[in-house]
Amino acid sequence: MGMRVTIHDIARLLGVSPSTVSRALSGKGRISPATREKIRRVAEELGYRPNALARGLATRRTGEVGVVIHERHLPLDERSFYGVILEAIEAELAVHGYHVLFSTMGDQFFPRCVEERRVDGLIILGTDVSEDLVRSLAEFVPLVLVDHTFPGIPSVVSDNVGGARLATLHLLDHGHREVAFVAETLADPSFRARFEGYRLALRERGLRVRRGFVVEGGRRSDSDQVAMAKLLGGGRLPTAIFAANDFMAVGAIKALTTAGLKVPQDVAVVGFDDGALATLVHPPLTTVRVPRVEMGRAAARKLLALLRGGNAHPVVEILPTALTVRTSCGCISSSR
Amino acid sequence: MGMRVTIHDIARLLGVSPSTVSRALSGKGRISPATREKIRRVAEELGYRPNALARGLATRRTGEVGVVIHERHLPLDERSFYGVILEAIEAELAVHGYHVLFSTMGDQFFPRCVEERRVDGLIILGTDVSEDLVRSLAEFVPLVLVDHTFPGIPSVVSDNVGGARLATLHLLDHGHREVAFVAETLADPSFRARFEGYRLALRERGLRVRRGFVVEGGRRSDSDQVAMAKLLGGGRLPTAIFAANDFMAVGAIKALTTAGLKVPQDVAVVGFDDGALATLVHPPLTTVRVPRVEMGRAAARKLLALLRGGNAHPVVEILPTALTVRTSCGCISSSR
DNA sequence: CTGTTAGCGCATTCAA
DNA sequence: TTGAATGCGCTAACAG
Repeated sequence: MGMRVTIHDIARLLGVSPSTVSRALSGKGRISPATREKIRRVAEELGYRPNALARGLATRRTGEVGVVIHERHLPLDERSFYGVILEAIEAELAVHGYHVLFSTMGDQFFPRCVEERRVDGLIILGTDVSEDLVRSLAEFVPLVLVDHTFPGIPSVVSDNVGGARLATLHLLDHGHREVAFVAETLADPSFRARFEGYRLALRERGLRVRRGFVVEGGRRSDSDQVAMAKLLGGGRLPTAIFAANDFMAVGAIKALTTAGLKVPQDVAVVGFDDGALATLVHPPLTTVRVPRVEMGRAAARKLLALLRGGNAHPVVEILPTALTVRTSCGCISSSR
Repeated sequence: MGMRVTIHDIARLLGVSPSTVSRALSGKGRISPATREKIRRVAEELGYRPNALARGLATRRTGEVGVVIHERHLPLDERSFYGVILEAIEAELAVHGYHVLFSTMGDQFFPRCVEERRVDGLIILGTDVSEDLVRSLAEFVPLVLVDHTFPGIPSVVSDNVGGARLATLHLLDHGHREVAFVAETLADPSFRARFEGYRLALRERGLRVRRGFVVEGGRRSDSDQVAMAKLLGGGRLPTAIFAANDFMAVGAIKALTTAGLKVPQDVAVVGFDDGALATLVHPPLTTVRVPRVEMGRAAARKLLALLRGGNAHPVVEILPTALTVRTSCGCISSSR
């Protein structure tokens, strides 16, 4: 339909003033129940919808929240960690009447959303955001980081160190002494934290990190195979592999299988993330569960609190991780 | 920064009128090059950004496009087909200055984006949208469907029938005579089309569809295993499986492997989608490539054309699919 | 409780 | 070419 009905139309039709209609519909301000109901009924019949732009211009709030994913975490494909979080954020915000303005962070296009006042707040997923940019944006709007932190900036993360420690301890306590660590890159803060958990676990059991057992595949689509080539091409084969994420774990299983080795009999494998991949492969992956839905919801709630003028306590919210034991670690069928 | 600079500030500073500033900055209307440059320089120095709401209210265009994914295609996890398309849409729209308002279609929340005039146009991903809703929304704003069609509604799809036909012919022409079809559900139009391609191929080679060789796992997270349980529990084992998507193909490989069967030696497997999953598993999956990035880009471009007042020709854009041969079909190592 | 008035920030007539 | 006036549709402060 071309012309939309406005509060003026309703006002004229009922012989009241536009501001009365505004009060009746927005619920703000005093108004007699009788006229309110009368107005609401007519608005309903006419299919009235407030113009979001006009309302936003007057109230200085748009009802939209920017959600940003850095391009390094793209593509949003079968390997993506953030799709689920994005979805959880959208679901939670929608409940409270907010819309999601989705953006990737490759270009300078995205800060403009804030400068042009398109959004009331911002949620940024992933690392690789410059601290300067975050702090300058935070001056304009409430902002929450997910899976990343900067001092004093509200954020939601998962316990990467703790989860990695648990996973590694699980392998160690089932008799493994030669546990390799495989990641795309240690330059990523999350993977770095997972390495730290691995290191801590070894240390607790009186072991040290062996250089040849820590391999990186680099930031590339075949990172898993590059890393495994290094590991399999090296001198000694580990009895177990702890991968920094499920993608690398699945790649490890594939490489081992291709090399004629059996998982978990010859080499045990444990991953990290517990996404859909984990149950798609054979053998089903033992992995550390990262509460992605909870992270998204927590981030949305934290931002909502900020938008309401409240505080974000705690500033940094650390969600727990836990080990999901399946069969790739070998402890179920046979412990060593 | 609390208070933002407006065109009034710039006008006052330069002793010109706000409307002159508006002309200089928006590029619309006549203005002398000298004053334009002067104004632009000052605007630049002051870090001026137009208020998107005010501009939108005046021009009746928001610069935002709604992108909707139906909840049935969620979660946006490792199994998701649409994340990549969403991303491609965002990238293409960003180039042309448009932002993406992301929404899922579960509730009635999403049509409000249109009614409240938050978006200039709409892109809807996936099936399971009621034709009534689509048509009523299309009265308000330009609209493009992706992976789905309704008569007369602009849309972008891929050649599901052709791809499925190719995949099935590939198996048949390598000697297979007992080819099963495995899908989540034939209620889905895309899967239905893929089944149609399968049927056509069989027919071309003088074969008929055998009931026991067509299995559905249902809409559930373990759909792959349910379907494979039916197939493996049935009387006769096929020599090849054509799965309606990579998820089911990977599930088939897993189930076959678990049952002690070798892929492709005992049973060949071909999938559909050619997403990241295809190369993550062992053996690497032969599958039909669906040009998801191209689909997203095409949808964005089609909508942009509509927003510019042009036409969408063709109304239905069918992007080609192609068979990506890897090793799960068995034709590389050994043809029968 | 309700109507009047005055913006929100920008674009776009129409005069000058 | 530029300025003044008006409107986009809604909210909010102030009277009545």
